[in-house]
Amino acid sequence: MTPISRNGEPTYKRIQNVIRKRIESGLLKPGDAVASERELAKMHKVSLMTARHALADLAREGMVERRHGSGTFVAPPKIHFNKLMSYTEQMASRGLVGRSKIISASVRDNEHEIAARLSLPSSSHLFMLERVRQAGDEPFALETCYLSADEFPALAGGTLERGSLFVTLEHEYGVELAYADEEIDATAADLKTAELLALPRGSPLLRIRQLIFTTKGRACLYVLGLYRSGRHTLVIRRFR
Amino acid sequence: MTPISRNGEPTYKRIQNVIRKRIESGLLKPGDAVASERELAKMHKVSLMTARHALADLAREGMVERRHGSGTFVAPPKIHFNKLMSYTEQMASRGLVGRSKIISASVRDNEHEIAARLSLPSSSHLFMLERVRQAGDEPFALETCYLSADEFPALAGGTLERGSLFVTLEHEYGVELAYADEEIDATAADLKTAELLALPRGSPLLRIRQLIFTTKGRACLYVLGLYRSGRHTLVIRRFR
DNA sequence: AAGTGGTCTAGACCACGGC
DNA sequence: CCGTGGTCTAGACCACTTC
Repeated sequence: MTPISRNGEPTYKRIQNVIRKRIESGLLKPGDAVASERELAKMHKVSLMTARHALADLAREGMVERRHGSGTFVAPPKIHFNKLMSYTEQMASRGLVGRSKIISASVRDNEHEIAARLSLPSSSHLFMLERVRQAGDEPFALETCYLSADEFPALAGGTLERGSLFVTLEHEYGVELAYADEEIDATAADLKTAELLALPRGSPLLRIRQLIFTTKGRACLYVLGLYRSGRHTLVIRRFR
Repeated sequence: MTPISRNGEPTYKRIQNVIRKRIESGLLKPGDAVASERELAKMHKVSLMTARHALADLAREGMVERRHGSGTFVAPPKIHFNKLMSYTEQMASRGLVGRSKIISASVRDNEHEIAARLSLPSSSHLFMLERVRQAGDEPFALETCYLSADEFPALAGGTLERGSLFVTLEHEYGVELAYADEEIDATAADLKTAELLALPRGSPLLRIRQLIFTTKGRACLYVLGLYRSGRHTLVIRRFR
């Protein structure tokens, strides 16, 4: 038998996909037993090692759970911790619709420090977008993002009125976002921020500076977020 | 050949340990080539699959990097993101010595909300420890931690004067810490905190509430941290 | 005792990288 | 071209869980 089928997909991945579909379609629910190595080997007419490879790999990515002497079972759905999500996605994951108001959109060539963070020449044209995020009618955050105006020209045209920036980048520009490094601290609201968020000046704010990287390791987006205390808490999980 | 050596260690792990030691001792540096599957198989008189298992597993944990057609190489040292570390460990990782001052140590039985977070009966005896963390002579954080006084009796005796709480838990009590869920927001300094941190009242503080779990999934420690803005920024990495 | 996952053998062919 | 990792075979024995 040829180890790799016509389309170039390894056999063990083909087996994984069959199992994955059964789980994603709801045919197999968390806790249900998955076919054993030996069953899979017979079903797909492959050797034990190949069936094993498929299951071990699925276990590694958390889709199934293996119990020695007992079997392989569908794992409970994972809560996604520390996931990089856009505001729109965060709201959607809580069953809400994100609302935001654009405060300003402009191109600037004097943001030397931010250009440096994005590994761009000091006086690059940067597209800057300021938005107030709202929960209901209450503003709870001011987010300012910066990205290369040369690399993403159409953005300046104003396609962002209601679209997600992440979606635009990933779909219109084919940028694959991979991870973000974030610096988090507390600060006091200055006059402008206080007004935009309808707070007294000096109110404590959670400040998050986000540098977002593509899969190729290129920094492509810088976001400064100021979050109203009380209305927003960041939740993360750390491992030992 | 018996697949498992006398002490019960699988062969592939034994091979991994040999490689790991070579890397950790500095004998192999990042970028250096590691013995190939075929070389390892001959050296250790095992089959190719076993040698392969050893390398694939090491690659998975980030110790080495495999390049198809080229070889296996020592991976550059990883920066540890989102790692659960004690104050002492955090300082040590930056080459500093952590200093802290114990403000109070007592047993309380009225912390119903915190007892609930620790999955303990509402009026459990909780050992509470307040410490001011210092960088040089400047205080920058107030940390208050709570844990079951019944489960960790000797702590109340005051062994913490200069020891790390993590070390005590892990060594004296055999508790294996696994992960922490953290809620992060901003708040304003109240009178007591302001005094302890030598700040004006109302100064913005980064607030981190940490619930730390053991490997068995039991919440065993609750920590409330208040961090002076400017002196401390939290750094995390999120993945998409 | 039967069935499961965990480890292991002694080979094979393929795809890729560098010389 | 040769050596590398990636996939795969057709078995084997062991350790563990369940009955």
